[in-house]
Amino acid sequence: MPSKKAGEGRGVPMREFSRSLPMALLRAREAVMRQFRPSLRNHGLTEQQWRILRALTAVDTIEVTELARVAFLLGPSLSRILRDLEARDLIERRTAEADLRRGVVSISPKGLKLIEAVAPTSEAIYAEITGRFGAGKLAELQDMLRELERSLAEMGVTDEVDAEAGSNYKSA
Amino acid sequence: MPSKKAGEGRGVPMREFSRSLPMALLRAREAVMRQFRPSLRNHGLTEQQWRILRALTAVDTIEVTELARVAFLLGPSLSRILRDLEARDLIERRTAEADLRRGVVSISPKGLKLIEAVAPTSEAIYAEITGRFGAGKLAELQDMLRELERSLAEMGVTDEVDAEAGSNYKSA
DNA sequence: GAAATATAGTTAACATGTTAAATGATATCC
DNA sequence: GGATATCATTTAACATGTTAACTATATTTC
Repeated sequence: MPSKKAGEGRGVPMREFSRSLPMALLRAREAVMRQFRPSLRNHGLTEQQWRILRALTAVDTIEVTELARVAFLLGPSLSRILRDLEARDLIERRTAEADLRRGVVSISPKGLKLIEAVAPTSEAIYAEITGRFGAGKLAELQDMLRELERSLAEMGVTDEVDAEAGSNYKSA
Repeated sequence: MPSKKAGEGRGVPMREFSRSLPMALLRAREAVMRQFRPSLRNHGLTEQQWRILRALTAVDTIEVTELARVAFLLGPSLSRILRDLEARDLIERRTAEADLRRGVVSISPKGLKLIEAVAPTSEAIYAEITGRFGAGKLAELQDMLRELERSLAEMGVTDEVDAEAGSNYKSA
């Protein structure tokens, strides 16, 4: 038995590419988002802008750092998007009185109107997805995803140092 | 009982933000990739470059369109990345004789050496993840993700037309 | 078999992801 | 109480995501 499903060709011992967990998660997420993107686009919103406005709808005001956490965006992305949303009058910002470093953000009336315009379609799509996949299975999937996250939270990142032989890759 | 868990504040009827499926998938995927990124980075590779080299390792040669499909990248992204990988001599390309439109790509000896250098760490991380989460649960999760994808494949995209009131968002 | 159509790939333009560095403000240390 | 470290946010630089437009080749149609 020379080949025991040992993985990819060329003798590199490795899982089959198609079975990788990151790929599976990426594909699943893309399948879901593909349903939402056209509607968001018709309202002039990207997925991330929508995430931010959604998060703002749930609160009165929120600090930038906390907003980054709940909308799951990195600081630099959030910083740019807030600049654009503010220019479109969809959000309002001020600085905290007690700590001038902190920015405080809230959704504007116009932003709220936009959310209200998008929400029905968005909810309808979500309902359709739930119906097709099954509400029970959906809840089960969400549980497993949370559990996966929890499992990896304490894992701590490996960080060995090395580099490409010849190291002719772009600066840094 | 004035509020029956009706969702976010401000009277917009909507799921809680934190329960959205796209967010759950994004968070889970990020938790996984956070484990791999430092190692890839130490070898001068981004996640997408790694995906491409991985896919190339499994075949002798492959056409660009098919590579886009298996590496799950859009054409423009793939086009740019192939340009860079070729400049770094990690891949080789030629055009198909029968159809001059088609490009044919393969991994170079240097690219293969790089894969061999990264694979051990990568496999070790994957094994650690499997161990922590549980091999059985991991397989079950992958099944559910595939099933979700399948459920949505036939859904066909809603595409109502509308726009932001005042439409002062960036051109297009 | 030349015009119309379709296909494969790239380029363009803009938004976001990602890491590092800069900026400004606050807290801490002696 | 002033140097120093820490913190919140932004800016910089480069890679990728995303849609549209473009180029070159192939195919189809009449």
